[in-house]
Amino acid sequence: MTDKKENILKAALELFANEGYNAVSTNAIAKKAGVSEGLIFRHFENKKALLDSIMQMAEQKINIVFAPILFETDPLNVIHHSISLPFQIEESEYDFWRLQFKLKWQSEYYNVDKMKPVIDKFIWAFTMLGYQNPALEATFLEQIIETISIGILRNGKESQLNYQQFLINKYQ
Amino acid sequence: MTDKKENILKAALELFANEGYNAVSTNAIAKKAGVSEGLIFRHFENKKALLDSIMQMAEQKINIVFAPILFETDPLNVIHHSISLPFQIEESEYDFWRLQFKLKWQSEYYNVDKMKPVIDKFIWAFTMLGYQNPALEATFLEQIIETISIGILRNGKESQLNYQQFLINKYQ
Amino acid sequence: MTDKKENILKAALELFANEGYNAVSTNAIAKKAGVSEGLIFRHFENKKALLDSIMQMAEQKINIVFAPILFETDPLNVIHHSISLPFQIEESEYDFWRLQFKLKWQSEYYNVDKMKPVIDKFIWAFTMLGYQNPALEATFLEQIIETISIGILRNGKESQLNYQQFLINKYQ
Amino acid sequence: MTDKKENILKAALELFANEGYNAVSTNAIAKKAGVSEGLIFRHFENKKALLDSIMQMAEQKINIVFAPILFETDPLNVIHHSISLPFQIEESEYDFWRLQFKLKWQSEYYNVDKMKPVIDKFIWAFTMLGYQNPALEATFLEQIIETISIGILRNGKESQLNYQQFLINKYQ
DNA sequence: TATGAATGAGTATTCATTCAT
DNA sequence: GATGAATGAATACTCATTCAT
Repeated sequence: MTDKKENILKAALELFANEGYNAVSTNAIAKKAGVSEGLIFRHFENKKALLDSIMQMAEQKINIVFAPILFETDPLNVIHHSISLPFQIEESEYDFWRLQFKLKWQSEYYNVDKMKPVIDKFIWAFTMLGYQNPALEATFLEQIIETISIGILRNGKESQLNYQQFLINKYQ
Repeated sequence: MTDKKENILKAALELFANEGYNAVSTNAIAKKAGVSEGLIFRHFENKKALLDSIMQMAEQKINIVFAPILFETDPLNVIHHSISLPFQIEESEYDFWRLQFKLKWQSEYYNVDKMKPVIDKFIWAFTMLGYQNPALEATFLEQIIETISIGILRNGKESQLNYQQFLINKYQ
Repeated sequence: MTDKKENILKAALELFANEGYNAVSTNAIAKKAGVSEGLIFRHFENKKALLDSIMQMAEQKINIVFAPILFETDPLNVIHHSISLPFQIEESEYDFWRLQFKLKWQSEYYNVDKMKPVIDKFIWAFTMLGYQNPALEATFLEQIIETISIGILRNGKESQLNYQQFLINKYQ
Repeated sequence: MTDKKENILKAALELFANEGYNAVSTNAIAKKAGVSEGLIFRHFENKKALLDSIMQMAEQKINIVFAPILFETDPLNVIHHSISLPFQIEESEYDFWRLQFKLKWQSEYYNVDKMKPVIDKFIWAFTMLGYQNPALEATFLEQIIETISIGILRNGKESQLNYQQFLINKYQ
């Protein structure tokens, strides 16, 4: 991947994440990336394809982030580790995740199955730990994690910090 | 408020909620509302003011929805009632709430203080019930409610139904 | 039809006829018509539709021009009148016809059947006059008329003038 | 001439002939020719020069086609041979001739004098044969040939076949 | 000779907004 | 209050052309 193509992807990510896909012009992306507007369309078929390209990279990143949980063998660790996950997001990646959550509202990008393996792991963990309703507990936990993530992305890590221990205490 | 003005508001709400503010043209709103494009600008200074007008109606509606909780005197009822709240959303109002959640990502429309009275009530309830960390429990509950709401708006009420009892059982 | 819409049609006709559809920008049309570029697209769905609109007017004009021939009852007059037809084109309508002939090369606009009634009339005329092969004579005559027209549009009426009598003499 | 340069010329000819000069992008030419877009501009100064190059080849080809007529010594043969000419066009050269006729509408490429020697030969032939108005007969014949050519290029050879004998019979 | 990344001016089209009626 | 014609700036995208390699 050439330097300039990467510049375009970075600029687009930042702008899409903060202003929204439709609010960002290809002109703005080009300026931020320091390239000509035409170049965007030599690297990506159209504006939409640029977003798709970013989202594809996203899917990979999500897989990497959740991989350790899938390999975890201790049920309680699965849960604790999952709760800690949102707090490990580096600030440099906030844009990236912000875009994910924004686009969850666009049905096209909302894919329920993406989280299936993680939820299955949660069910397994709650079953192991003898919870009464593992399936519901699992989706509940997933939603909690999503909610914390949103909180962090909106108000910063500090705002949610003592929250982490609070949640871990809930699952003992 | 004239019929036509209301048509405009309804059309704009539906379109903004489903496609996003920037993706909707005033032309599209006019067509859906069955009025001329010019009329939109007689009733609202500009497109942005139309959105603001919708959001203002929103704030009122939110106040109405949460009012009963603020007047509730039994702590446990506060919590149980709050959990039930998302399930009482009428399908005809989904667009309305969808727009709220979408716009939460636009800093301009995200107002932390809007929920302050509710959270204070939660803190009071958890204190009454002798929970160890009422403040954190309160924001936790608020986030749970938000999460359920999102689930309902995205996947329908049925998808979250057995969830309601599950949560009420958690708070006894 | 508003003044400005007519201006657009006139400007487009002149430009399309002289420079070709693809060589003319909507910007150029707007400037020549003395309107904003946007107005073109309020009156015509797109550039292509503008051309179509012109071509539709053309079909009507062609019908009007050939109508007298269809009503002619004297076989020889049918032929003589037809030969004279191209010489009756007013100079103000040259653009119009130039465009017709240019677009004959675009299959989409080339419609064989358009001339069917005229050719049938020719066949009738040549049959009446006892020609050996009326069908071939008919298409031959049609092609001659087309060829004269092209000559006039390219080099002016004068260049083909003594040609008219020459051709009429051929059919006695 | 290298292979690739020839590929470019062939691709450009085919595309120009069928879609028109302005409707064809250098990108499209490059793709069809299987070369990089840049190479076009190594071989030709610009897009226009590429067309000119094709048209220059055209002039040569036209000279070759009409040469036998110029050397013909029998007046009647001049005419008969000329009428047969369009029917000898090979299908592989249709694009080539289509482009010629299309561009006749672009004044820049329409050169009256190109056909001068042929018309002079026609005048000579008709004079020899004792026709009353050799000059007019000559341009008439030229236009007939052009008309047949157009018919063949548009509707195929078969469509005009019985036409050939019909015309030859006219000139005895 | 040949490539392919890169550009900047240009293209058709859309958009929010204005205004005369 | 309401329309619909009209605008001008902006939009996504294309194009012929350049240039380093």
